[in-house]
Amino acid sequence: MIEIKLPDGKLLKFEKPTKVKEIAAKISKSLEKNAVGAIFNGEIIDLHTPITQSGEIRILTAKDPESLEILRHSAAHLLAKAVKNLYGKEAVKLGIGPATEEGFYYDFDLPETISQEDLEKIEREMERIVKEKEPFRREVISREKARELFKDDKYKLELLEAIPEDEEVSIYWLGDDFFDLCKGPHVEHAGQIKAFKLLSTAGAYWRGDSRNKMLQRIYGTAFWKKKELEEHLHRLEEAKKRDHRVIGKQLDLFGIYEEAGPGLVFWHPKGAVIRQEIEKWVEEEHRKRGYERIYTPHIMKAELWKTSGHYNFYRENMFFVPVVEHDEEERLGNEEVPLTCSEIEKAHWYAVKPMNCPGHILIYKSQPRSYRELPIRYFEFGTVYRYEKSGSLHGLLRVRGFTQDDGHIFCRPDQLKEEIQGVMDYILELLKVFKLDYVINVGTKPEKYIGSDEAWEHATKALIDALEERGFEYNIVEGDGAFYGPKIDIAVLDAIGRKWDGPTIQVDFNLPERFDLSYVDKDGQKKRPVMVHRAIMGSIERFIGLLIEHYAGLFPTWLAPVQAVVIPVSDKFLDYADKVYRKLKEAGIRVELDDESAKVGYKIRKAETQKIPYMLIVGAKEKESGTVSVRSKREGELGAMTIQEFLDKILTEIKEKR
RNA sequence: GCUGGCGUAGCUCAGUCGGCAGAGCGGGGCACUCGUAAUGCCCAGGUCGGGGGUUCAAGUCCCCCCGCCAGCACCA
Repeated sequence: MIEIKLPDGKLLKFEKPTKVKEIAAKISKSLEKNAVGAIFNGEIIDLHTPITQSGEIRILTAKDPESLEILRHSAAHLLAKAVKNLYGKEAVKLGIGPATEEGFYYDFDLPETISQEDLEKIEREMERIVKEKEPFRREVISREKARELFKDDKYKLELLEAIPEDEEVSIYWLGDDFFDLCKGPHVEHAGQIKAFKLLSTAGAYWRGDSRNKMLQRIYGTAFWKKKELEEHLHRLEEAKKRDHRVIGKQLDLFGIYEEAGPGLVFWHPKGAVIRQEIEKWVEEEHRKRGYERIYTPHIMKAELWKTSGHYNFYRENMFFVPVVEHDEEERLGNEEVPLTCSEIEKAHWYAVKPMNCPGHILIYKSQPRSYRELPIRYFEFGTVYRYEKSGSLHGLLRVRGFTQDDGHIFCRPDQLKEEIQGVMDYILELLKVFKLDYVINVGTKPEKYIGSDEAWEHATKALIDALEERGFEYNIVEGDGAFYGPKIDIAVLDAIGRKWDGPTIQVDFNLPERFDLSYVDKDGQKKRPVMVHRAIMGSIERFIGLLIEHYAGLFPTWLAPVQAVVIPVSDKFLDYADKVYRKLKEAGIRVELDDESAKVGYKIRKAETQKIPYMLIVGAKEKESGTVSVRSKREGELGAMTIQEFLDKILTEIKEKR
């Protein structure tokens, strides 16, 4: 007897394995018609998968977001079939083709390169199959048969071998001339895939391993309705307008110059204002939370990085600086090369810091520490340089030189949990001020690690407890911890939903050991402190990049590079405009005077596109009454108010970080 | 780093088959003295990413390098 529990608690009983479609039919006629799949015991299945055991079911229709996975997975198969039809069944080898959060993709291995223009051709072939309404059909087969069917398809064979012995092997047919090794789920027939679009091609390593061959990946997306597809594409277009690289240029916030090198950021005056405002605030918040401000050098001896382990583990990402006695004789006729071989041989090396921890450690170590001093919390805006792979660079979000709001807490093991909680609270307070979207990930013990299992357990528990006690949602990412300790990473979302790690809390058992850190405990014994690396924003560059996208360039007034602009309606009122300008300037407002001899409309447009929060229009009326006519970027026209009234308004806004 | 695409004025972009480098915005000047998202006219601005090659002739075709974009890999 199979007992199926429905979402409303009702129980349906079946004598033999039953397909979802039949279960839906039992519930209602309309559900039978609208059902596209189901979630059974937490797993998405399609209409024709027989249910062989008792459990809970929720029938999915096109209205349920989960049903998109079924549609998109089917669209991936449809794509694969179309590519095989067009490029030859023999020539095309299939990789994998799953549904993703935003759509689907399929990986192909074929001799020709698929170009962006080819996508239209493939789409047309897909549409042809859709018109034919070719059916999807599931077939459970034996391993032997599977090996036979896929004997010419090395990728599928590899996938087949990876299926656990106790799991059944299924293939899905699309029509009668295409099948794919697949667990499902799928729609009933291709005719249901009405709204889809192929978006882009890209390379992707087989099984995500850079040692493997790179396959050609085609990305696409699919929706149940054409309108939903159009809306999605429109949203993507809109999101692209929020791209911090685009806005950064429009608002003249920062630049990255070929002459200087990739991934090296130049903050222009307006971007520098934003950065400085944030730094001022963050610095003050650290002080309030018991951190001591420090500064450490940008280059330090290579030997130090050997002690810390970075030289071994991180060398390929580090910039090195040789210090040499120049050999003038050997240099003759060799001006092109900065150093000759023998100079390099004799050089002693410094490294540009890729991290700030060793610097902080040296300060901790500079004198004996008592248990009474702990926790010691050091903080600096530490600018680090990392030689990131060229392909990973991305505007402000992934750079080679960046500044961390970096802090290190040296504490006793019994203080660990409280310290983590303090940092966690701080991070979330900060994210709240900016109203950023984020996800919390906990990285646990990786395969290669140092430190005792007990220490790991203690630290991991401390991290998780800190989250649990505050009731935060989080994901455990098994094995994602650093080799030296577990961590909490907080990923902030960019305009198109990509996740970027920012705030982080990392427990470290390694460095205290390597640098032989100690404190004298109550009992007079030397003990090893625990170290917590933490950053509240992470990298200031990345954080501001994310803020630009988050605000689409319209920064809250406290951060706006220009907070107000005074616009005289004609040159005749320049004198009064200047008076207003001076008054605001005196009050500490970042204000500009638009003294260009142009029409009001033009000046307002200019201020609007520069996303200046307040425009103060002044003419005869205002001069007469000593007022300003206020137009707010956010709230529209606010009418006339006295200069003082406006000052009160904007100063409050700035103070409250709005 | 890998796969594919791209690189023309400060910005956004056009440039056909290899045949005299263009537009709009922005910048400068002049006129207009203006009331809530673009006033008009004039002017300046280019080593067509860099180097090499093919050709009578290269922005355009070929090769190498640099940089950028998408994705993959990486991300202490």
